[in-house]
Amino acid sequence: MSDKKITITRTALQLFINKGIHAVGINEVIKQSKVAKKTLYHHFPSKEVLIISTLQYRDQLFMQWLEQRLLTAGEPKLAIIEIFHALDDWFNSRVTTLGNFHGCFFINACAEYKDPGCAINQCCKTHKSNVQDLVGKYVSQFTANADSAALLTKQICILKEGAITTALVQQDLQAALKLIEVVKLLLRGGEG
Amino acid sequence: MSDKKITITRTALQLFINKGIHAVGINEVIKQSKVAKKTLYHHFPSKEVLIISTLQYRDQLFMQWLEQRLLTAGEPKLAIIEIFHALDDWFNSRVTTLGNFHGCFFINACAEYKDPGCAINQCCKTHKSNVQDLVGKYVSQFTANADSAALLTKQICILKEGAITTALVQQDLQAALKLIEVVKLLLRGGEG
DNA sequence: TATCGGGTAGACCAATCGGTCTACTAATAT
DNA sequence: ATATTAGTAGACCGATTGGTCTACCCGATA
Repeated sequence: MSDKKITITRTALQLFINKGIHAVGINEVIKQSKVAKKTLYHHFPSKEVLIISTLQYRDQLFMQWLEQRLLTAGEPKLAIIEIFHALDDWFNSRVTTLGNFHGCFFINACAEYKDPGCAINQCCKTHKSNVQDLVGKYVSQFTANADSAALLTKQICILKEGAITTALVQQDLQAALKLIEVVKLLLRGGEG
Repeated sequence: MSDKKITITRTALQLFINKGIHAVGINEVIKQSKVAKKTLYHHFPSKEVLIISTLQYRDQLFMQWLEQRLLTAGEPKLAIIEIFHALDDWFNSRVTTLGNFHGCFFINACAEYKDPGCAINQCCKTHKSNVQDLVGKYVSQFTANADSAALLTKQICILKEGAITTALVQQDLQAALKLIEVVKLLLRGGEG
């Protein structure tokens, strides 16, 4: 990817995250990017493609961050708990690579682009699927039965979504921490 | 409220829910409402006020529905479980008064209007607060300690948000059902 | 009978939307 | 030397945005 293309993607991502996608026009993107309109349309055929580019870029950023965080935990069960400590850092804007917390970009994008068939919506589903797969990798390490592992993975992911949404809407920045005991309960249940 | 005002509010609500708020223009609202533009601006001084009207109307609809559902459960703990059966009905579009499921209108509105100080955002917070208070009423019936009750209430609400978000983004319409065992675990934990 | 509020249809407003295009510059590759 | 590519600034396009306004209609009330 060219330098300009990355710059535009990063700037657009920041604007979309801060204000929402529909609320940000192409003119604002080029102004903030300090780039000519033709340059933007040279790299991206349409706003939709630019949006998809920002979604993919954010997906990379987020996944790399989360993968690293989970690696630091020694045991797989601790990694699951670490997810919620990581979320807590994110909510409280302590993760520089993710920027200030404005909710999950993918959830917010889904709220604006609801057609399940459209490319933007599918990008969001892909991201959530990526996260779920990562969580599943750890869960399957201590859950023999495949069905139980799938269910537990899903449950943990739903808790995660709840924390994110609550942190955004209610501005409850402690939402992730409040779930840690619930997660521990779930993990204990998984043993016996 | 005048007939026309209710009609406009209802039509706008439906459009906003289906397509998102920014994606729907005033012209589309008046066209669908079969109402003159002047009539709309006679009842609502601006689009923002119309949006707030739809939020308040939806809050009423939702709260009345949920309150009724929880009344049918005999015991308070069963009422908590009933929440997730109710959510399941909602997700699968079996609740006529709520219409087809397109996620939570308030979460989606927050995704579009992020400024915590703006009236729209505050309406969303108010709604979530209303729901939380309702849940809290039931939780406090079987949880003596006020702090424990508050925490448990919050945890249950976070689970609920997770189910809604997962149902929307991942299109997992069974999200609420997958949490029922988790809720039971939580309720059991509350006893001992 | 006169007035007035709620209603109609739709012209009109400035501003903005996503997107195209011209004209020009600078660097690179054949 | 020439052609191509990536870049600049910004005029321009038709469509749409939220919102105002004129002109008219209808029913109720004083």
